[in-house]
Order: sequence, then C-alpha cells, then structure tokens
Amino acid sequence: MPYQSAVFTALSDPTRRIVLERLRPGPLAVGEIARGLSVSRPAVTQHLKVLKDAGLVADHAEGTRRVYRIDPRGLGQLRGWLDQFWETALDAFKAEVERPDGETR
Amino acid sequence: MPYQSAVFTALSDPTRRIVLERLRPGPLAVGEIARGLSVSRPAVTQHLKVLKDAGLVADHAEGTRRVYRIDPRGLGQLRGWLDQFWETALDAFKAEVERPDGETR
DNA sequence: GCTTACCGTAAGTCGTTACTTACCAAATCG
DNA sequence: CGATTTGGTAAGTAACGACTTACGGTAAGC
Repeated sequence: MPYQSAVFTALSDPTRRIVLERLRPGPLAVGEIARGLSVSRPAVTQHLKVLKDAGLVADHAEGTRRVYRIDPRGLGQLRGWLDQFWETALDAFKAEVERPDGETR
Repeated sequence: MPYQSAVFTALSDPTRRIVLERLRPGPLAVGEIARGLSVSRPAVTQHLKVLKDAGLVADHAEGTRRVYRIDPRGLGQLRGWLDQFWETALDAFKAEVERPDGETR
C-alpha cells in the first residue's frame, strides 16, 4: 500500500515528475527513460526506486531489461488527500467570506 | 499566480502539511499555528512563507497579529496537474491491459 | 563459454533545507 | 511614553537529498 507521505516526497523532485511524464504514454525500460534526460542512468534508477516505494510506478523484468509503468495507486492516494482537503477547506473558505466583517474569532 | 513546482515543493514537507491541516477549519494567527507544534515559531513563519509563495495560503495583518488562511489557488494548481495526468495515464494503462500479450511497444 | 547489453548497488561529494537562538520592528495597552 | 505582545529576519548548524563514478550480477547473442 502506498504511503501518503512518500507520494508527496516523490512528486517534489522535478526530475521524478519528468520521469512520470515520460511514462505517461506507456511503459518504458530504464535505459529508454534515461535517454534524453540530463542525469545519468544510475540516477534514474534511484528515482525509480523512490517512485516505486510511493506506489507511483510498477516494474517487471523483461529479459535483461526492466520495464516500468505508471501505477495508478499512488495517484489515487494523492487524489484522495486532495479531494478531502479541497472540500472541507473550501467550505471553511466560503463560511469565512460570508461571515460578518472581521469576526475572525 | 502560483507556480506548479512551488506547490509540490511546499507540500513535500510534513510540517507544512500539518500547518495546512491546522488552517483547514479556518484562519489562524502565527502564534496559534505554532502552539502545539514541535517546532519553534520562527520555523513556522519560514514554512508559512514557502506555503504563501506556492499560493497555498494567504495572509493579512490584524493589529499586531498576522492571520493566515488557506488559499484555494495553490490547491487548484495541484488539482489541475492531477486531473490531466490522471486521465491520460489511466487511458494508457487501460490500453496496456487490453493489449495482446507482451507487446510492450 | 565469452562477450555484450542492461541495470541495480555502493560510496563519496556538494548543494539545499529545516531548524535553532538572537535580534529588531510595529501595534496595543496601561 | 514605557512595557508587552506579536511576528518577521539574520546567521549559523546539522541533516538530508540528488548526483556522480565505479563495480557486480544476470540475461541474451555469437
């Protein structure tokens, strides 16, 4: 099960978000992901480990290659947090606006 | 306008997420946010600056106190990213599942 | 079997960041 | 006006994180 905190940590790095973007059209092997990126292949491997621990990608062996794909679970985790937060925060926000003047407590 | 990358960076820190949680029911002054947290008040101020730069909170002066509240713009930024990513990634994911056998390209 | 391709891991380095204490400015209250 | 409350800023430190090069291990190809 993906851990919420791990999802936020994983998404905080720009390179990892680029990796996710590259996987969006479909699965890719590590070398294919690294090709065109500005960092080395081992760096990509390390990023993939973080993304995997967060439940954002999944992998499987394919001969000597290792193919990674988007894992919907991590995205679902984020969506759940956002949906819940969004709703109650917006309610509070509206209630605040409708409150008479500067009665902030 | 909140910058996408700043939103992810801001949300990556656990203490900042706790600050957001504390603001969820409604606006609070800096001292009230810091009270009960495990970090000092100046640390909270620094976190609030990061959250503000990301468009996740907004503030206004109220006498000598400074009141912070959730800013919907930052959350909207995140939601936009997630919605777009979610949709196309899930399409690719489904297409992958329905693909005959191991034809990974 | 030997070479080649592919990838994960180890170890070390450098920059960033979250935190603390100390200090200063501004508004309120007596 | 002086004292108090409130909070942002400065400076210094310690820990973390992203990166590199070097290495080892496994599957495929000749």
